[in-house]
Amino acid sequence: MTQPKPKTIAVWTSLVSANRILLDDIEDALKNEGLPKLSWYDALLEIEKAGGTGIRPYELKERLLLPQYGMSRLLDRMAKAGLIDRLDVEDDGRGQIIRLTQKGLNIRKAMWPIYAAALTRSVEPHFSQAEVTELARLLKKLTRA
Amino acid sequence: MTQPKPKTIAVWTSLVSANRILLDDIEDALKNEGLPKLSWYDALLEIEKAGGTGIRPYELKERLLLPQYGMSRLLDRMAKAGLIDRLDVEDDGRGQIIRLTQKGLNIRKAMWPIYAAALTRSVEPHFSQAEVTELARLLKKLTRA
DNA sequence: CTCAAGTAAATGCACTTGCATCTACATTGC
DNA sequence: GCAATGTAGATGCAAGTGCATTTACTTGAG
Repeated sequence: MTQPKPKTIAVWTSLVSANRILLDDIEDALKNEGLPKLSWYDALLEIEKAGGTGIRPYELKERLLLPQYGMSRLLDRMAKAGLIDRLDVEDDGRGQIIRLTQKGLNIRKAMWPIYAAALTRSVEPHFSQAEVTELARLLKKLTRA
Repeated sequence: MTQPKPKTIAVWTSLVSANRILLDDIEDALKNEGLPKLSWYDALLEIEKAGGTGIRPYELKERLLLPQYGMSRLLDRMAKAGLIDRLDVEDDGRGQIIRLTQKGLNIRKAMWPIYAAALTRSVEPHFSQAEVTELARLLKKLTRA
């Protein structure tokens, strides 16, 4: 059997903890401001990037790494909240195109300062500039299969 | 407003991705073997560490960073699955003591090789020994407020 | 002792997620 | 054209989670 090295375990446990701590901090900050959850931010931003052309749910789910049913329901809730429009596609009767509404854009923009501030205070105090760079480099290596 | 540096954002986004990728890989491996989820592993291991003395739910929830109701329900499910015993406490009528059953221990032990193998193959190929050490060091810094 | 305040754990309810399946349309091969 | 297969997205149901509150006990002040 392939036993992991102790350092490998240390990487994993601290990765999980770090993720939980930062995530909780950011989510708390957003909740305190009465803003949507972070997962909405990611979706809103991705839809915003797609611009006037919009984006199809199946593309969105791939970028956000969500399961198909999860994407479908997230879009339901965001549509109900008036943050997106769902439009029919010209040449594919099965599909739809998602576009950000003005309200969606406003919410996305309102979330950013809260998100950014939480992120900054959770990360920057711990590191020198060189360390942040190195950490980003090493973490990125983990994200490729 | 406190704008995060670009590298800070890079740390966060790659942290989230790395966490998701490894977590999904480990969870898939466990599911393929018909074993419980990773969150059960953590709880089982913590209870195992407490040994014959057992451990109180309120202590467990602090170590696992779970909300009180989450802990309560996780213990419900693990008890229903026969992996733990819940015993009354001598000197505190409100409380209970959690102890691992033999079955709980067996399951925890059965999970480890699967967990370990997934972890190893998701982490070690990407790094030199020096890099793993450095990554562990840097990540640990993020876990302290 | 007694009452107020505190702590351990459970729980009702609404919402979210996972899984499997379903519906609707599109594409391919004959 | 039209069956068979494929793909986009929705959905019923069971299980899990979050929030607020409740229940049961303990502790501490007077």
